[in-house]
Amino acid sequence: MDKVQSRARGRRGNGGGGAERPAQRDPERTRASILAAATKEFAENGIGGARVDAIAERAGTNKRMLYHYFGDKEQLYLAVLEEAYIGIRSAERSLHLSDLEPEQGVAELAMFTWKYFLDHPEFLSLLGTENLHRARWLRQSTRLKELHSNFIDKLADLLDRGKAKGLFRTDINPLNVYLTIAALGYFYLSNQHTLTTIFGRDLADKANLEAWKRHIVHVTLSSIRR
Amino acid sequence: MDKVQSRARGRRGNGGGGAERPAQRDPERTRASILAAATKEFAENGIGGARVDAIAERAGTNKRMLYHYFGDKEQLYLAVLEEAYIGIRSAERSLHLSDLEPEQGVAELAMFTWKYFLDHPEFLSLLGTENLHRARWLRQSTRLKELHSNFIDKLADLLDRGKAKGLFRTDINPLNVYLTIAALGYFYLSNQHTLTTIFGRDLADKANLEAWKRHIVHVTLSSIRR
DNA sequence: CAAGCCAGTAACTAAACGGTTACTTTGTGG
DNA sequence: CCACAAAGTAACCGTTTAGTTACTGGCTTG
Repeated sequence: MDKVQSRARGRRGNGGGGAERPAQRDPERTRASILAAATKEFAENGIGGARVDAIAERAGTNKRMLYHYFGDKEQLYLAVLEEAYIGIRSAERSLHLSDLEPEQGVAELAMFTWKYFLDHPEFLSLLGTENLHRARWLRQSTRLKELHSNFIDKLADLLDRGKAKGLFRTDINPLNVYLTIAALGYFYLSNQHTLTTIFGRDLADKANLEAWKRHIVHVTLSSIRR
Repeated sequence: MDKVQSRARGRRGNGGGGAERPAQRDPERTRASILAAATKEFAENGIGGARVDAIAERAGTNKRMLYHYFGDKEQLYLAVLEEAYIGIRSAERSLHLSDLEPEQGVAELAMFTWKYFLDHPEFLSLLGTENLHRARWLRQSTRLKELHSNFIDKLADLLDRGKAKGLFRTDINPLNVYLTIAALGYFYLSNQHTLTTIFGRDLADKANLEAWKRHIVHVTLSSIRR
């Protein structure tokens, strides 16, 4: 029962550089760790298979806190989904397509998307889960409706520059180009387990992953070149 | 042990032409309707979200029968998965790639795959569910291991003919070509709900579906042509 | 420094769930 | 026509599940 007495610490005031104090009560940390745990649990098991108790345990906290911060299981799932989309959209912002030559820009976008999918398998799983349920929660989300991003517009500019230079076909549109890139990356990764089983070739092998990245760039570029 | 040999098939012997007997007891019919109901339920809700009671009700039978014919929920899911794979593999057999010119053959394969995916959304859902669980049940299945099909071999022949005629690049391989075709179809359809929500364009619209079919053929062919 | 609110815990509950038991009905072969 | 096996039903069972209640301990502020 002898809880350490000098917990003092103003939590966020530890800028000096000392060792981080565990901080027995830290709402932000608790909330964040619930969200992280829920992301894993929902990604691994889908919404129907995810267990509220499992999330609480993974977060190192209590089930009560989960309801305290997020209301119920569905709202928690929505928070997870929103955070996942915010993640990729903000990462996309680090791409500066307008600074690049048209072909190089398309190649960069393809490689960026591939790497993002590769590094964030939980994002792919959540997309799959959400689509299984016909975007039921995504449609509810007001936060995400605003997030559409001018991303497609930027891609359109890039493609227009390529068209003006006579490099690209004039009948291509940015949505199709993006869907092509996303499709090739998404399918390979999200379906790797059944494909590996059926075709007897380990798609997760490093050399195969690298080869598929080059394949995506090749396919995308050759489909838009004149 | 002493299985009676001449069970003397009742049941299907009503060929004479009389009105079809409702057949109060019909094991095959019951089994089939459970399988069909389970396919829907698993496709709509995933394995964790599917409810055994819901399957029994959809099948117009009793939960007991489900356990009678399939053992338990997981074995029923496996039976559903196996049937789904058998469906696409046997449909593939109706494609006679060896009779076609190389370019036409690739185009036919692409359009066939697209149409199959479009007509069998439950197959796509089951694939998604199975991959979420890292092909846990598919790997268990001994029946499906044999089903690999000489499909890839047939595609390889087609591509080789194209290479010999100087139509196709010599560095392409059949698995990549098939994955490209499948990826473009799968992603568009399985992710249509989130994509439609995010990009504000109805991907399920008939004109868009037709355009995407042409897009798949175009992308595939332009990526393999010399 | 005490009042009051907020973070956190554990034990509980009602309903839902997968699976089973005990039983009835129907068809078939001896 | 009787015996037996398979098809089918309904009520039930133990466990798991999402969600709650009642409580403790700690932080901030007037």
